[in-house]
This record gives sequence, C-alpha cells and structure tokens, in this order.
Amino acid sequence: MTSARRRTTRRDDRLERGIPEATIARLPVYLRALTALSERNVTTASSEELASAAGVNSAKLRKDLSYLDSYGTRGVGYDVDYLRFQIAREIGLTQDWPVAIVGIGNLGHALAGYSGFVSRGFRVVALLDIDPARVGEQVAGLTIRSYDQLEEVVAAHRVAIGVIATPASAAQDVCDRLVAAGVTSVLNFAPSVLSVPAGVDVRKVDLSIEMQILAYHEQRKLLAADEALAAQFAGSTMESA
Amino acid sequence: MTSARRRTTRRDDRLERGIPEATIARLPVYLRALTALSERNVTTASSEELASAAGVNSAKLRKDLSYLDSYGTRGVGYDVDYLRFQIAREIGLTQDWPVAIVGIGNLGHALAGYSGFVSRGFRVVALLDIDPARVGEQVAGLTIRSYDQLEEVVAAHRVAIGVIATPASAAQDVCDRLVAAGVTSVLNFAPSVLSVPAGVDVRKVDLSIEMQILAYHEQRKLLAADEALAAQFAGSTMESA
DNA sequence: TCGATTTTGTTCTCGCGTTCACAAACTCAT
DNA sequence: ATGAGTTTGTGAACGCGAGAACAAAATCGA
Repeated sequence: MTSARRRTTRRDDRLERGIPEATIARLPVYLRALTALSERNVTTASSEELASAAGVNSAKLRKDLSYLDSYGTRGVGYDVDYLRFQIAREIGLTQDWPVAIVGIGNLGHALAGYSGFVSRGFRVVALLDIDPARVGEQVAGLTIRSYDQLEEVVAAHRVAIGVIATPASAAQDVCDRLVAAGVTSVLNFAPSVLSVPAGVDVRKVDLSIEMQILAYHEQRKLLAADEALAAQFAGSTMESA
Repeated sequence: MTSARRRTTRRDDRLERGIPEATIARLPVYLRALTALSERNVTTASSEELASAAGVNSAKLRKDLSYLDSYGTRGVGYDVDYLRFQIAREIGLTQDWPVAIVGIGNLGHALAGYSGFVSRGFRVVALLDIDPARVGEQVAGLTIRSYDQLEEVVAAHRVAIGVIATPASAAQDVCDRLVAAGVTSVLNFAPSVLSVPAGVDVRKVDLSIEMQILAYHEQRKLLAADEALAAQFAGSTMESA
C-alpha cells in the first residue's frame, strides 16, 4: 500500500467529497495574500511566508493546499502566480458571476460600490429597491430598478447569487422571490433567519452580532481586571479560591 | 458523586473557563429571537420554539443556555423577558459601549447609521476620516472629525471598541493607533490581516470572502449538474465510476 | 396525593478541524 | 554523483462542538 500508488488520485477524491468547509473559508485569504505578493513581484513563497501573510499557522496552510492538487515543490515552496491561478479556479473566480442586490439603502449603496466584488469575478448587474422614490436613481454606474422587476432581471442576466440588504421584515419575502426566480445562493445582510429549500445556500453577515461578540470579551476583560484588583487588596489569604 | 451536590456551582465554572466561543456567537441570535417574541407579547417559550425561531437545533440551544445559569423550568419552558435580560447581561449589553468608526466612506456611512448598533448598548461617539474634505461633514447626527484627533477622542469617551472601515492599505496603521490609544477590541471591515498585541481582540468582516464561498458552492452545483447530464448520455456502463 | 405528561438539563458518542512531527522530495555546492 | 540543507505533504493524536438520548423536575387533572 505504501509503494503501490493508488489509482484514485486526490483530485478524484476532491470531486467526490469536496473540500472541507473550513478550508474553503480560508482559500480567499490565501488568494489575497498571493495577490499582494505577486504585486510586489515575489515569484516564490514558502508555506511559512504565505501563512504569516495570511495570518494562519503554516501546517494548516499546507494541509489546506493539499486538498487541491499538490502545487508546491519540496525544498522550494510555492510558485506564487501558479498557485494563485489554481486557487482562483478552484473557488470559481475564473468565471463571471452576475449578482443582484436588493435593498439600496445605506448598506446597499456601499455594497454596490464595493471594489472587492468587481475585482474578483463578481459583477453587479442589478440594483433593486421597493421605494418608488429611489427607482431610477444612479448608483455606482447602475440605475436602481423596481422590486417588481426582480424575476425579469434574474432571468435575463442568469443571476445565481443574490444579495439581500433590506430591513429584516422584508428579507424572507425577498429571499423567496429570489429563489423562485432561480437564484441558488443568497448573501443575507438583514438580521433575520432565512428559510430556504434544499439546494440553496445562504450565508449571513451580521454586523451587530460581531459587535456583540466583541462586547462579551470586552466585559470579561473588565471582570478579570476587577478580580485582579480585588485580589490585590484582599491579600494572600484567598489564593485557593 | 451523583447524589452529593458539588459545592462549585456552574456559575463559578463559567467565570473561570468562560463560555465556548461557538455558544457566544449564537447568544445574540437567541437574543434577537427573544426580542421578537417579546414584541408579540409571548411570555413563555419552549426550547423547541426558541430554537426554530433562531434557526438552530433545540438540543444545541438547551446546551448553550445551560452554560449560563439554568433559567428554564422543566415542563414549562423559558420566561421570555427574564431569559432575554439574562442573555443581554451575559453578553454585556446592559452597559454602554462607546464606539469609534474610522474611515467614513460608503461603508462607514452605512455603519454610522446602522440601527442595530444603537439599539443594543452600542453608542457611536465619533466618526474619523483622514480626508480633510470630509472633516466637518454631518453623518447620522455626528460631525466627522480629523484622523489626527483619534487619540484624543478615544481617551475622552473611553472608547474600548474601534471599527475600521478604511481601505486595506490604511488598516494596520489605524489599528496600531487605536490600540496605542487604549482600544482593546477591533472590528475590521478592511480586507487585510491585522496584527495586534495579546489581550486585544480582533474580528473581521469580509464581504468579498463570503461571496467567494458562495461562488465555490455555486460552481460545485454546476459541476454536479454537468456530471448528471453526462451520466445520462453515457448510459449505465459507468455506474461504478 | 399520585400518576401522566411535558420539557429541561446533562451525559455520551461521534465527527471534524487543528496541530505536531516526520518522512519524502527537491536544490545546491562541492 | 553525493551529502547537507530545506521545505512540502501527510499520518496520527488531540480537543472541541454537534446531536441523540435519557433522567430529573415541574405542571396538571383527578
């Protein structure tokens, strides 16, 4: 078993089982690190260098990359541009992804103009809003269209990814219509739990939750500081709690 | 050990070891579900009801809540308002958290006006931008101040949480100054890896990464559809791959 | 008071992801 | 060509979180 090379390659495995979710979430980070290196004309990087640029442990990075085919060379490292292309292809960024954004409030505006989308294979093809006063307005080179045209727009541009930036109360309705129109991936910025049929992916970005997680840790720091102070005054009689 | 009640309570454990990170991340979701129930004048909810409102499994919810003190009653469920308060207290939302936002571009604007912050113990006390043309502008009831005043503002308002909404190139510098000024929690919207000293928490929200994760799954769906189609034409000779 | 019913709190098991540690494989100088 | 030095790719151990399953505790009707 050790010398006899298995006839099923890792590539086959990958196609069957896919790449672990945790790894997928890090590939974009590696991609960004590689792009930065490439712009500085670095042609080769070791797992150690890449890992530190991406803010992870080098063993983790190597294992992550091993789920793709093996694109490194021992004793040398990884070819920056080659690996960059391979990761981009793996994620699917070598093709064009039309995106529709629903709800053009403050956040929708920001998303429409976000350069991180355009530069990575994503193309915002439509902005939709329910407010008649906003329809017709120009934002980031696009005209805001009526919410009524959702189905039409999704079909015409073959939109597979929809972004919801509406208030929570509207989110489920928007989601239902997107899915019915053919969208199979949803990025939800509204603070609400969406239910979707099997086969549709939903990811949620919740600004206030992130903030609350920070608050929890912040509070713990305060408590820890209080206790340290109290212990200092109480002297050494309580050291075993 | 079974009948003899341990003298260390769960509360003691929690103070020592803290609550699992995965649980912390869900508490805000439960809080939101509870708030929604409370607004509909529901006074009591079972773990099953709460879990479905929060989009999680009921066993998980019960286990999560068991890391706080036990606030439910068997055979009945949870008192909505009481549990709501307890979770809010646990996360630290019963106190006031002054927040400073650095980088008032499209995203900064959106964050400054985001109602989800204000309503949950967070108070945006300062907006800072490096662009002199923007300084003085009114946004969400606040005047944009100069980036030079960062230290002053952080000290004056005892800001513990800083939000970075600048381009990636500026993020590390902003972060360093925030930390030096006394900030111990950072919410980073810039697509860059921040390095901070121990004791400082950083959370990252990356719009483009979420999108890329969706793209990966979207691509897999396409591949799966292709394969199904190919198999259909190839007939039944290839069923064992 | 007691049994039936409901629902929580907790134990146990399993799987995934992280990390360590090392053999395999490559380069380069001599 | 060969040995020294590097760096990848991966097997194995470990720890955390998810979920099933059940015992403990509360309510309610008779």
